[in-house]
Amino acid sequence: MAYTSMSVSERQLLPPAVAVSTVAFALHPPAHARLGESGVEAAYAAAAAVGFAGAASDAGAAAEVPAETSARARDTLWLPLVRRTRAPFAGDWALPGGPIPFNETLADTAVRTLRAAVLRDPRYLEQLYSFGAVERSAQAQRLVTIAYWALYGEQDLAGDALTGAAEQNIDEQNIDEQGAAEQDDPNVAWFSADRLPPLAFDHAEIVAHALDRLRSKTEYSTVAYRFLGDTFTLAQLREVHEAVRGEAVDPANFRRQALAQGHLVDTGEQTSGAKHRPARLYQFREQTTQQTRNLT
Amino acid sequence: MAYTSMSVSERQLLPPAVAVSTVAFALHPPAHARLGESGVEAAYAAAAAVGFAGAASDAGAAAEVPAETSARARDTLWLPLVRRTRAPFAGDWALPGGPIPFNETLADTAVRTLRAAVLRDPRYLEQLYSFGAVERSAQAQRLVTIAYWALYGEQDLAGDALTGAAEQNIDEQNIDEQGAAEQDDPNVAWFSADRLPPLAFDHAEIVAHALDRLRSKTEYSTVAYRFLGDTFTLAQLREVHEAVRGEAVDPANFRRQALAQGHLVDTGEQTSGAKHRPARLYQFREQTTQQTRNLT
DNA sequence: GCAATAGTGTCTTTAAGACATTATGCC
DNA sequence: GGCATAATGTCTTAAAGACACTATTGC
Repeated sequence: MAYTSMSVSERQLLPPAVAVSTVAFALHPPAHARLGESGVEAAYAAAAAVGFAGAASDAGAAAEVPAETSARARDTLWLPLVRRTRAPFAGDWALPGGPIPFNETLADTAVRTLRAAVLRDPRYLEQLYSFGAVERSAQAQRLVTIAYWALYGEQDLAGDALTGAAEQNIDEQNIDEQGAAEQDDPNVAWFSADRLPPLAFDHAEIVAHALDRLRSKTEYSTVAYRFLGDTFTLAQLREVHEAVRGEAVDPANFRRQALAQGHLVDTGEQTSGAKHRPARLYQFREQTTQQTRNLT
Repeated sequence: MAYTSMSVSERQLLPPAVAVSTVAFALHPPAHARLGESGVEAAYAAAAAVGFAGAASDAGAAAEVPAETSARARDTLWLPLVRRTRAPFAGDWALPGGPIPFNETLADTAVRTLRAAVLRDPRYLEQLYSFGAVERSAQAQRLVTIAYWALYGEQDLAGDALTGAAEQNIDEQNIDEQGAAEQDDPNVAWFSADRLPPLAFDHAEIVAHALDRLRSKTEYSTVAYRFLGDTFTLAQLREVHEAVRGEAVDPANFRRQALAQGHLVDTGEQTSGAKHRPARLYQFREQTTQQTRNLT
């Protein structure tokens, strides 16, 4: 900011700078989004470490995501990263974020910086943890980072990107141009959570922390529904849980447990066109007796 | 700090100040500690709200705690508060804490400020949440508070208080003097978690948050053992859970579940002197397969 | 009919909760 | 012996997991 003329010792006497960083998850990257590459060998190693078999099918590819997302891309989580242009860690990928202005809440800063990187508003936002180690950014002013994690739903990423602050309704003809503009920023890309590049600061630790939180929160809360649209099949909901948990889930038992929660409403409609028995479409209904937990 | 000559608008342009506040729980206050009073009527109301029957037996009393803690004092949690001497909220009770120096980690600051108030080191410390609302302290420089929660065990509070930084071994003759000195600070007192006075800032919210975290964490982690000494009976361990959960627990079922965790080692020794069958003394043993959770 | 997935039913195992029963030290 | 609590045993119920089986569409 304005402390460029200060010496290191002068900066150390200042109060620490406070910044927000956000780990934003989605089932798959938005259409026309730039996909990050992290190297094939690193990809295979990471996939093996997480326990995915053959998950590195398109590792290293920088191509566009097909409009109709394949089933293969479903069983992993994606998150947006921003390439740093300044020291420290210049050139490395980092979580979206930035310093908090004096008149913005922490959550507001998280949403604003996320919107600037992803051009879309997240569907869910929750504070994760605060990191304030003394040696976080050596030689510079001390930095305290408050980490958030966020979640994008299918409907958030399927459509057009935001241009202005309040721009939301763009007609079909402009989508390709928006997509092109979105893709033109080389410093923002989406990565599979299984194949992340080396991250700046301790952002790798933050991502791991966010993944833990997402996994445990999926077990007892209703966050998983936010990955999906208004209506969905039980198979889609199960695929979300499989992507988050990283393992296959028995369809029969999952159905029984999902329906027992009481959050699902049968819309009476069905899917069609698939080459098998059609599936019922459900809606998510918030339950009246909502209990929250507080664990870590 | 050094910004006393600045105007309000000048302070708003500064990076926010970062402070740490800690909620420290104990089964009962230390010997010779000053006990806070919060008014009898408020005490009865609070006890009823939490669901304790007849828990307000010594509400409003400012007497010393008896050396042999009564069973009655066991079924509630206690926490230390510090009275503010400066604006804002001058005269109100607040959580121990303070700003973070440039060369101290967040956890170090929490421990140091806690030691300054309680004169003892906590047995457990965990980050809770960060509060950074814009209007937290109006008219002043913006304040971001990183809340921690801590836990004192019986052996931490039973003995003598610390005087210097590394002072730990004080012989018996000095205990009374230490206790008197400890009691002489009128701006530090211990309160029952059920009968708290009005707190400064949003510290009441932070305490509620910490209680939630403590309750859920006792369900699946091993924090509860830290309230107790090296050896303890299953009845003592059950009383900890009852104090945290605020309700009675079936002794038979609790025994079965506690032993099934595999954390308890039978020392072969027994209690004696009570007017009933003696109880076995157990030790806590850290398990090799230690799993952590990450929920909120 | 066949392939593929949607959806249902059943069995086993585990764990929690309620509660009866026995054990033991102190008076 | 009587009291109070420690410690054990038993029964019921709920829920998870494994897995067989039926249903329905497109080809």
